[in-house]
Formats: sequence, structure tokens, C-alpha cells
Amino acid sequence: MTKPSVVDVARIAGVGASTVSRVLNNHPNISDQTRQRVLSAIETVGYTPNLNARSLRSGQTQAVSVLLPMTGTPFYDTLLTAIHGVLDQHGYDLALFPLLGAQRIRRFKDPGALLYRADGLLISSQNPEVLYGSRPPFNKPIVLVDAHHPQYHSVHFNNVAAGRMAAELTLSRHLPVVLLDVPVRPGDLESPVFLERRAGVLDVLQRHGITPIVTLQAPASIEGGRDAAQQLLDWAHPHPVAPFFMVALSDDLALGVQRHLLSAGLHAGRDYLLMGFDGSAAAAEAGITSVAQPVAQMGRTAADVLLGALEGQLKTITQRTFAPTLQEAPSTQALTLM
Amino acid sequence: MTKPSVVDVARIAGVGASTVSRVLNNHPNISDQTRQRVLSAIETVGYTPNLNARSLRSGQTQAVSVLLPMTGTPFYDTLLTAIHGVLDQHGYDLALFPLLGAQRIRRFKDPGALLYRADGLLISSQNPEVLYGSRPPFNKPIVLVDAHHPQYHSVHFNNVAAGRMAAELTLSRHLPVVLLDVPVRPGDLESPVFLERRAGVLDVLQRHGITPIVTLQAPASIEGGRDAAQQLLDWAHPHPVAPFFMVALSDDLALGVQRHLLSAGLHAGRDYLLMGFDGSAAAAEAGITSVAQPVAQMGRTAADVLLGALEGQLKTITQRTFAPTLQEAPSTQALTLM
DNA sequence: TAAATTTTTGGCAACGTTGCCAAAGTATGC
DNA sequence: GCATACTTTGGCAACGTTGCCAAAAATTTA
Repeated sequence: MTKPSVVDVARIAGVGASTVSRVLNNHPNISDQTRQRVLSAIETVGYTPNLNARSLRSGQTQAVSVLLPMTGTPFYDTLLTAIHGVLDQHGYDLALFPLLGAQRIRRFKDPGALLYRADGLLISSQNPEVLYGSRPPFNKPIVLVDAHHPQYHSVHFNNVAAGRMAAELTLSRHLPVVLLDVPVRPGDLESPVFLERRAGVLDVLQRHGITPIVTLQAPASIEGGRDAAQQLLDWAHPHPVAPFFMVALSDDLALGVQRHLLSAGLHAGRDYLLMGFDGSAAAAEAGITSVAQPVAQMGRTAADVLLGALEGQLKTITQRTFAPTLQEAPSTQALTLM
Repeated sequence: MTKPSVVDVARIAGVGASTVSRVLNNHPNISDQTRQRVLSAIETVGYTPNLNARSLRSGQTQAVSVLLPMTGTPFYDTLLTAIHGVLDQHGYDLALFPLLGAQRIRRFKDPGALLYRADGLLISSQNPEVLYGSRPPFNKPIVLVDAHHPQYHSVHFNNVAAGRMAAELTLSRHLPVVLLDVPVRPGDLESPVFLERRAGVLDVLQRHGITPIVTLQAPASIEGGRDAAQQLLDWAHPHPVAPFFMVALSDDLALGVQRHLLSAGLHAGRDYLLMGFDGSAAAAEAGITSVAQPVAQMGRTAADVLLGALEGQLKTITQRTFAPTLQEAPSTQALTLM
């Protein structure tokens, strides 16, 4: 027994094939009586439409591909959920295509790749090879999320402004500044995220003639933050650590620092000030000030831009930049110095 | 200008459409001369095949869907790379469908979901709702990876045996046993992984009349391990921590423990013994013994099983169980007791 | 009641591909 | 040189769907 098609349904219901199609697509001008007959016929034969035929006919897939790195941070979770929510409401389904290793990027040059079996493409990758290599062989809408490129529709976060915002807060506290930076991973081109945040921070500080008393480097993780905190203690040794304001370029780093310094008896917001980036829930819970990024909103906007390109045929390139907001917490309350 | 099709190519090359098709599909009995003509015609018009038409005609998509949780642990990275490697060689492309939130699981009941636009389905989820809910509306091969269910082809790891293996090693060292367990997350059904490992450990210990002197619980992360280590120090206080053998149910936990106890002056392999699970590179680097899981091999096997079901039509349900191997490191070297 | 109008329906074609069959072309054997 | 075999090629149909058009049915109007 082969999978039933519209003609099978039509035969059972005693109608024409196009009538079945009309019922399936909610066309007007169908008598309730025939609609019911068709519906029950669909039920009895267990009909499900053949998507390939539908796509062939219509030239559309009702699918959107998302190209993204395989890092399972909460960031992508939030972003994807937001994107999916919007696109789902408009009848689009979502498939993910992870960037597995640099050599696999070659695959994206093949116009026959599954990735391109979609009506639109969302790219959330800072990978320069993806962004600055040849344009994908895909003449349908492409939107960049959390990335930026003049030739594509982009929805991104202003990391430079975020850096500036952090520096401004720093200035208001009149304390020595410690910068906790993220090193370039070997073999990997530097992610523009940290580069931009750093640039923002240093730009504002420089304008005010301030230089960090020390700059630490650690991978952007909680453990990295702990290492950096230890570096700081070692560096200060044997001198006591004076009150300072640490700007960590990510919330994970800030969390690690806070936890590690706590075991040395130092409390953020009491003995030193601390802030991070991303506006994560973890930072908020830990009472750490953070420059927040509206991740879900960016996801929704990216989906909206894609829908616009998909349905409304917007011709000019759309660039949406999201500004940072400050998520204040006890960790940056002005110290009562003695 | 519309996208060129085989007939366009055929017209340019001065041949029939089916000849173009034959060239595209590497059929035999094509003269080199016409093949060249067709090839250059394809080049000049920039032809790329329409996958929807191809799928409609052939009833196949040359695609495999992977259903998996959105946790971006290195585990899934390795697994996916292995799966992709095998399937790619056989001409199959891979699309990922993340399990975003419990409510989205409902989507998998829709037979029209993009997920099912594939020739086969790989499910790598411990989520009981996925495994024990109604069978997906998909009458093509389904293979479970890193999960187990009597009704599906499954490729999985014997976590009970892994637990046993850990316990055996423990016994040989004749030290008090500390078990570092993973708690049930609220609202979430317990992942069978830790349940099985725990069962294996406790089973062997019990047979030898041994009970852990203390059982700690922490979420399976490095930070969780650090918390657990602190718990242990608190618990032992004011008594000094005697030499013990800690079995942590994941490598991340073990890593956290090691790092935290180090700051208390305790060295794994010198003052206490420690082991984890997963065989991660991080554990190996840190000198921590681990019960290893052949992740890449499991991925390859899962792909092979799927290919078998796809091409060879294997009728009986295939179950492949992978046994643990011990990845020994200094952290479990016999202590020279004083 | 017949004509005009509107609603509802079926037939046909086409989306782009490939398998099948038959026809045309080429080579081999007697 | 002609029959036989083999190679290469083109035409046609079909995969399942939906849009268009015209036909049929139902409804309104005169």
C-alpha cells in the first residue's frame, strides 16, 4: 500500500482533486457539506500532503535554515527560541545547520546542500570565513543575526557601545580599573565581540586619560574568571589588593572572579566593584552588574526582517543595531571608602 | 529570468532532456562528446538541479534529520561530527532539530513537520516524552543514539557497566568511598545516564558490603564539582579529611572537585583518589581517571545502522551497546599510606 | 418562468526530474 | 553486403500538488 494522495482522497470523497486541494488550503467558496466529506475522507485514508510536490508546485518550502556554531550557550537557546516563535507563527519551520569544524565550511559552497532547501537563511556566526568568503550560492533572503556585514541584512548588538557604557560606569566610581579581557584563541580568528567591547571600554577610558592598572586575560568561562582572579591575587601579592573596579568582558568571567575572590574573603560591592557583559540570569542572581544584550528581542527582530524580505520583498539592505542596557546590581554600588 | 532547468540545458546542448539527466546522474553509455557538451551547457546557464522535483520523482530526499537537545557539550560536537562524516560519504546531508523546551515537543506530532522531510531520523535524546510518547508520524528508519528503547534501533552506552567498572577500581584501593551524584533537576525527569551509572556503582559496592561514607549531590558541571568539594570540606570539619576515593558521576564534576580541593592543599592521587565519567580530554589533561565512552565510534555506528536500515532494509531491531573503557591517570594511583 | 448572477465544482496543465521504451546510430560477424 | 548485436539517444509519462478556466449548480432578479 502506497501513501495516499489527493486523488485517493478525492475518489473516496466523491469529489475532484482540486476540491480536496481547496479544502486543504482553506479556500473560500466550499460548501460545508463537501468540506466535511473531504475532511472525513482525509481522516479515513490517513492522508498527509507530500511536501516535495507542494514545494515543487509552489516554489516555496516554508522552511528557514539557520547556520550557527555548535556552542550550546544559553545565548543560542534564547535566540533560537525567539526566532522559532516568530517564524512558527507565520508557518515557517526551522532547521539548524551547525558549523562543524573549519573544513566543513566548504560544504556551504555546494548549491545543492540541504541548507539551501529553504526560503530564507539566518546566519548567526562570527566566523569570518562564513561572512567574508564568497556569498552563499543562494539567491533568497539572508539575514545575519548577532553579526554584521554591509552586504547582508543584519541584526546585531552594538558591542562598542556596550564597552563604552561599562567604561562610563567605571569612571563614575573613581577607582583603579582592572580589565579582564579574553585572549585570541590560537588558530582562530578573533571574535569581533570581545574586540569591540574592549575597544569601547578603552576608548572612553583613554578620552579621560585613564589606563587600566592591570589587564588580565582568560578564556570566557567561569573557570577562566577564577584563573584571572588568582592572577590578580598573585599580581597584587604581597601588597594588599586595593579597592578597584573590574570590568570583565563577559558575565561568566565576572562570575568566576566573584566566586574566587570570595574564597579570599573579598566581597564584590564591598571590597571591590565588578561588572560583566551579556545580562545573563546568572549574573543577576549573583548580584553582578552587567551590560545587557536584548537577545530574545534580537531574535524576534531577525525573524521579522527575514519575513519582510521573504514576503514584502524589501529591496534595500536592513541593518538593525541594538543598544546595550545597564542591568545594575550590588556589585557596582559606590564603595564607602575609609 | 527564471532558474534554468534540464530542458534549458538540453536546448543549449542540443540534446534531449533525459540525456542531461543521464549526465547528471553519471549513467553509463554516454559518449564523451555529448557529456562534454552537456557539461559546458550546464556551466553556461548556471544550472543547479531542483531538489524538490528530484525528491518528488525519486521519493527520497538524501537527507537525515537529527533530533537532539540544545546542550552544546563537546559530547554532541564529537557525536555529530562522526555521524556527519559517515552519512556525508554516502551522499546524505544532515539537518538538526533542537528540542527547544518541553512544549515544543508537541510539534513532533505533526507529520508535515520539516523534521520528517528526510529519509531517516536520528534521535539523541534522553527525554522520556520523546522516547516514550507516541511514535513519531514517520514510517521511515529511526535510530536512537545514546539512548535506548526496545522498539527502536538503538546505539547506546552501557552506563551501568560503566558504573560497575568504576566501583571495581574503587574496591581495589581499599579506601572509604565518596560518591558524587547528580541530583534530579526539578520539573525534569531524571536523565537515565546518571541513574544507570549510580546503579552500577552501588550494585558492585553493595555486593561487597560497602556503603559510601558520604554521598554528595551537585549539578553536573565544574562549578557543581567545586560546590561538592566545599560540601565535603564542611562535612569533614573539624575532622581532617581522611584519605578517600571519590567517584564523581561526570568528568566535569571531578574536575571541579580537583580544582577546589587543590586550593585546600589536597592533591588528587596524593591525598585522595578521584575518578570521573566520560573520558573527556579535559579529565585526561588534568590527570583524572575516567570511565570512557567511545562517542565518535557510537556516532559512526549509529550512522551505519541508519544506512543499513535505509538501504538494506534490515527488518529486525538492531541494538548496539558499547562497553566502557578505563582511561587511567594519576588521580587513582594507589596511595602510599603512612 | 426565464434570464442574469453568483457560488461551487471538476478537468487540465504545469512545476522539474528521471525511468522506461523504442528508435536511431555504430560496430561486429557471417 | 546484410543480419545481428550493442551503444547511444530522444520522447513520453509520471511523481503529487495547485492555479486557472470553464462548466455545473444554486441563487437572485425581472
